[in-house]
Amino acid sequence: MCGRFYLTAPPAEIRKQFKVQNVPALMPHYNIAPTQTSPIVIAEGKGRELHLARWGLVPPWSRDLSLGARMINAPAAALEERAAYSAPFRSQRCLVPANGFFEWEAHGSKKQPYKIAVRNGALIAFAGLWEKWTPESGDPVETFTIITTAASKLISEVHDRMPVIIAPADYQLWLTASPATAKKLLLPYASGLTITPISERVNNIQNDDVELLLPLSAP
DNA sequence: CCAGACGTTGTT
DNA sequence: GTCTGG
DNA sequence: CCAGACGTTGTT
DNA sequence: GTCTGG
Repeated sequence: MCGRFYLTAPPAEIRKQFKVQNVPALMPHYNIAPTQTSPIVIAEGKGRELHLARWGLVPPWSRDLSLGARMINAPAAALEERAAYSAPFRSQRCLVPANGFFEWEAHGSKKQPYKIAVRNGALIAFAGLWEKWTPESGDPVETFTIITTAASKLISEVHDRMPVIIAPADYQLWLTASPATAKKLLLPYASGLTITPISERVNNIQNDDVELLLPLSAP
C-alpha cells in the first residue's frame, strides 16, 4: 500500500515538472502521514493548479473529517465499484507529487522500513482522486486518496501493494482523459525504482528530517 | 422502490 | 452523490 | 503506515 | 485487541 511518503523538491522544481503556475510556499517533508497536508495537481480549465490538500478522501456528503483517515488508499480495481470512489474517478483525478514513499516489510514480529524512489531521486507522481468537503461552518477542505495496485516484481520483495505512479508523458491523460482511458494507466510502475532499508525512526511521524532517508548502515 | 452505507491493509 | 441490500 | 489511547456524566 | 489521530 502506501501509508507514508515524502516530498522534498523545491517549489520551482514542482512548478516545472507539473507545469503549474501557482506554487504555494512549500517546505521539504520527509515523513508525510495520513491526515496531513501535501500538494496535489488538479486540472483547472485547460491548465493545471497545485492545491494543498489533506491526505484521506472525505466525500462531500460526509458528516465530518474522520472518514478520511480510513480512505488514504483506493485499490485500482475497485474505483468504479465503490460508492465513495466512482464519482471522483470520473471527474476529480489528481496527481500527488512525491520524491518517494515508504513500505514496511514484516519480519516475524519486527518490521523493517524501506524507502522507495526512482534511481535519480527525481520527482514522481502518484495517481490520486480528490474531493472538496465543506463543514457546516468554516472553510472548505480539499482531500485526496492515493490509488494502489499490486506490487511490481522488485517491490514485491518487501510488500505486495504499491501506489500507482504516473509517468510524465501520461500526466495530462490521467487528469483529463475518459475513465476508460485513465484506467489503462493504473499499472505497477517498474522502471528504475530502488528499495533502500532505512532507520525505524521513520515509524514515528514526529520525526521529519533528512536523515530519515539515509541508507541503514550495515551492522 | 427506499434505507442505509459509503474504507484499506496485513497477519495468523 | 452513488451503490448495495432488502 | 505507526503510535497511542482505550470512559461517562453533568456542569460551568 | 481494536480504534483514533497524525
